[in-house]
Amino acid sequence: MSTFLPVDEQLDLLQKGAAEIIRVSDLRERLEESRKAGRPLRIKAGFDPTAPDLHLGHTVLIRKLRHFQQLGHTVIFLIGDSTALIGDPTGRNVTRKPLTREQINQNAETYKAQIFKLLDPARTEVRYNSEWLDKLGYAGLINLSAKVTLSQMLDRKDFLNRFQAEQDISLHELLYPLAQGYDSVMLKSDVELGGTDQKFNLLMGRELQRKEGQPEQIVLMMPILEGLDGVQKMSKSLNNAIGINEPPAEMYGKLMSISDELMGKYWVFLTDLKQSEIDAMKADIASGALHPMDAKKRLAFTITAGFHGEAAAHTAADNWAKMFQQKDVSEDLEEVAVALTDVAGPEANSVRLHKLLVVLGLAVSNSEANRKIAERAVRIDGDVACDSIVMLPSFPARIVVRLGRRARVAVIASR
RNA sequence: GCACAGGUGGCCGAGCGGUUAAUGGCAGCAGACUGUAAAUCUGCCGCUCCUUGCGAGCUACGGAGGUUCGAAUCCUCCCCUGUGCACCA
Repeated sequence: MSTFLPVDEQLDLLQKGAAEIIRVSDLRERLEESRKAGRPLRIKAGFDPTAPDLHLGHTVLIRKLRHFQQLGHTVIFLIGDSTALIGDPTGRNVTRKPLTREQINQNAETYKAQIFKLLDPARTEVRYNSEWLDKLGYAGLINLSAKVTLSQMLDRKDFLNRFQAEQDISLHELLYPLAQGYDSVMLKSDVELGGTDQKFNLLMGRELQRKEGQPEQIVLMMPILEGLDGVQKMSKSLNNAIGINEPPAEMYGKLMSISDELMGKYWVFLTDLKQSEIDAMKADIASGALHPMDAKKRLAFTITAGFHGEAAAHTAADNWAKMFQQKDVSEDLEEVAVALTDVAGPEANSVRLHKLLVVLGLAVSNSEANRKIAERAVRIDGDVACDSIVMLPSFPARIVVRLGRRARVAVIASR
């Protein structure tokens, strides 16, 4: 009597949102074997410990891992501490600078702390590829690289492009796919997950496993999630990312700022809703039965609650509604204690607003603050400020300063 | 090492002796509009100061010098990047 769900039900969940599976028929077969033998599949996903802060884009893949986990399979969270020394050449056409060992270790720890917000630690095997790669040695490396030819390597588009454009390809970069493939051999993985940009590396695992006489892993690729702009991939450096450690209000607000079109994708990739439920919701929006904004609120709430709990998500939602829909000010704005001497104006009870904006973190420089005041973008206690000198009625003063979508409470003590 | 082409504001990219804090595009910020948005339109988009004026000062075009009344723009040296050559020749 197997503890695993029927294969069709498993496939239903596993295929949701997947960009490509090589191959679905193999996956079905493997799941059937697993169910028959009562053996959980080994699901591998590798991560470069290069980005210490995970954002929602990373969670697309992690959620898929979770799906496997929920179905009873074993997730292997592989930290590429050795491959990080190479720097994956995927994506940008430049050689990446390697990290130091200390940075890698530190990043790996932060990584683990973050993934367990989504994954069940008890059913996750955390491994480091230094475990076998560091032992490989010169002879092992020669042996490994003998298994693949240069023209196979040049099948990979970004290598080929660089080669044809007569740009540098350092030899060590060619080792990256090999190392990743070798990881699969050592882990005897049944399935490897990755982004679509990882296709070549993922397939290398199959290649090497076949040469080792192992069953080839199934490759499941997830799409690359677009960031808040809806165009470019979500990335911290492009400033269009939502970090999973961001405070609830921030997370909720950012989610509410995405386009309607993007909302559909976020539902698919960032929530556990079934595809059929998402389709039903889309139909309701199209027919007018459901307002897109309500759908978006639900999305923002669901995701925020997933990381911060329902109570925090409710608070974030209430404050957001106050702030943007009723143009009011939310109750628990961040309060900042301000020393009068830092913002003192010409008279005893006056304050220079541009300096205050900088102290509150609403503007980066005095010049910018001044411009914003001139643009009539600054509100004090709800009224547009048109003068850079603000008179305070009494001390200690408590004023709500707002610039655009951000607001703070300034608490200015006397003297 | 030699030759050629380059290094301009967060990025791309004009300017090649003087109204140049530096055209334009992207990104960013704000305002209007909306359903919070997106799209669109408008404004802003080096820093500091206050008397907030179409104000004053400072800093900026790889680095250091120089020429000049005046340089991102010309000269010298240096640093860096890209490409070619450096075997057949």
